[in-house]
Amino acid sequence: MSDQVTLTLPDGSELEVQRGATALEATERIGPGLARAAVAAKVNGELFDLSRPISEDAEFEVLTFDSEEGKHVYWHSASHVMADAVKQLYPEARPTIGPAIDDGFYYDFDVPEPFTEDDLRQIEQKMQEIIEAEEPFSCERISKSEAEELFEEQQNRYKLELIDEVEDDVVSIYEHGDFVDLCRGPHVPDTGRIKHVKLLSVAGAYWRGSEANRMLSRIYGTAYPRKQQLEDHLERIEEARRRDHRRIGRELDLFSFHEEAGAGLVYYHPRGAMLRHLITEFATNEHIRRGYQIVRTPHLVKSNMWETSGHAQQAYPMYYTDIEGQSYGIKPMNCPGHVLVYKSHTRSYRDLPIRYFELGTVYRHEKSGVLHGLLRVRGFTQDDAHIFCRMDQLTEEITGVIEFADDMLRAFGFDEYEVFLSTRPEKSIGADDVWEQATEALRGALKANDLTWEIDEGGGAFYGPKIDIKMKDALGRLWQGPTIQCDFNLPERFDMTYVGADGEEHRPAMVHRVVLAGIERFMGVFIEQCAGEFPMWIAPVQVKILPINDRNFEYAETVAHRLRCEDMRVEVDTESGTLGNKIRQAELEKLPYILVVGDNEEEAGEVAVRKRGEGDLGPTKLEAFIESVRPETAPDSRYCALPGDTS
RNA sequence: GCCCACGUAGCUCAGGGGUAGAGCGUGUCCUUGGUAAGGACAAGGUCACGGGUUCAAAUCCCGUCGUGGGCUCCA
Repeated sequence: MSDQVTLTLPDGSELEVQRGATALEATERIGPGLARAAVAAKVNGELFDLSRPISEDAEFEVLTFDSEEGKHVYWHSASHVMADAVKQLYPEARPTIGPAIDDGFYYDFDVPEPFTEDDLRQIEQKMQEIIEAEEPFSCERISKSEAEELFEEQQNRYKLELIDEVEDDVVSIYEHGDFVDLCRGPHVPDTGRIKHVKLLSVAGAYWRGSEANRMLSRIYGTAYPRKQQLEDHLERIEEARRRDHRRIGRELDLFSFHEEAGAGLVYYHPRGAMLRHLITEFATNEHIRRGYQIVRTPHLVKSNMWETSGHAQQAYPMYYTDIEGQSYGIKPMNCPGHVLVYKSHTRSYRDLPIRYFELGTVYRHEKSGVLHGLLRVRGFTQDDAHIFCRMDQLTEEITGVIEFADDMLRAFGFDEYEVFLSTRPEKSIGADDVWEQATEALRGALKANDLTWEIDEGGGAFYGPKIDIKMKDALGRLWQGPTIQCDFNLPERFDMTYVGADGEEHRPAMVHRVVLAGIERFMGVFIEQCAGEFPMWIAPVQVKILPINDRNFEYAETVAHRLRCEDMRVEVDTESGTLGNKIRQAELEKLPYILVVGDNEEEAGEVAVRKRGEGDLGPTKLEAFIESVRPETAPDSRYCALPGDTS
């Protein structure tokens, strides 16, 4: 056997190294700079510590912080350093799990007293000491029984539980300084590789995410090799704070919540209500153009209906009330109402598909802890529709909805979203083969639309599988947006039928779908998406007119009237004060256009245009201004065109 | 719902066992202004709500409501 092994690098070139050389030694052969930046290596696809020897020919890849995997190794190592610091400061703390996440890491501890934000600085400081000591990480593979002994000594039942679940007879442990942790690895060579650390927040988290388990204390943090990267990260957090829809909602006077009126219930102010009106008006029109029919159903429904639908049995979080001894429930969904409309006639196969649309306001008893601005509320309105169709129409109908959802999201400037196919959850109703059939129909439509998706195992609704499209908020958190749900259960439960060409009764398929989904949530994400700078076509106030002098008030009103005749949304500022201050206030409102009118403009029939983001554009004839902005006042026609629409 | 933190003027926040402060905003007056803050004066607070400790509570303790970050769940 040769004492050399051949490593194949990602660029295809080959490197001969001594058999048994470590990954770090191999990396040094490639370049000393790379060796300094390396955090771990990948050997034949397996993650390697840099200190681990290479014993055979292999594909060899060096991981640095610049790769996803490298970041994870780096952050995971940082979480070990944090756990070490915590144990030094709080010997009674029991580390549980501490993974890397998308932009940093966390570690959950079982501690007698939960951590507070004030503890973080001290832990950070201790981490700095550990980092400065440049303690090497070492890996050891030991038998499960040895590991059990080790963690029994440490009285850490969490680690024991984890060891118990490992299928191998051997587990790996990582050690740096006096800190030992059960860990799959790999890790950076030494603690000195972790350069700039910031602990960000503390939070409660259940052991293994289950309410039944003990609440642990979680610390979130992040770390970067270069100071600038950490500063950029903190700047992103700051930017997210600036874009937060709750903050913008207050600053732009869009909506409010009221302690005395109840949590999770939105009060729209004039501008917020206008924005909502514009969004729903647009959505309604787009539905009509796509062959949907508007229906409208009551908010209050006898509880029996929720038993028939299955909501009651699922302990769906509803509100109930009693009317003359009869129990009623406030609707948490619009579907049963649409079913009743369907059932009001005998339906023929020629009638299908039937697409019922409703801006349906629903109420759900969300747990208080999950409420979050407009993104998670208790009362909200959906652009809800139910499609009743024949089985042979199902895939085409779903395909149409996916196209519709894509068009609508793009019209509002959402170019990126994530698609999930959610399968049967534990708490669910219906036969297995029906679930399978429905899941296949959804999968087929995703393929037809050439989309890539992830499987969300067990994420379906209780009555059927679904396609979920999730949108990101300013903090990168995903929120349920458009969703398309197949349902063969409600038609069964409500005994829905249509008469087929054969003269026999058949069961229609049913598709639940929302496009904007919760209008409140959609507004919230949209506000964050555009940072409160609404595009001209949807801006609640499009133009603000600032008269320079009291003398110009009348002219300002004339201009406003002319713009209103063009269906533009206009305000006139009649406050006193300097022009500079009026402009500042108007700029803070993030309006698309500000028109300044003084004596010069009045005499010439002009307006001095100030455009958001561009500043002063100088005076122009009023009619010329109207012509120039007209194209902006309509939604982007690229996304509103129907198939075959050439206008 | 659970864990932690927070709740002081419309907003952002300081203060803190001896009965309240700033800036911005608001009102009035002066100023009539040319592209991101003109000036003066004034109003505005049961310090979230309820209980307790104390001679004395906005401040300490408990509970409730609300908010925030998470967990869990969902549009």
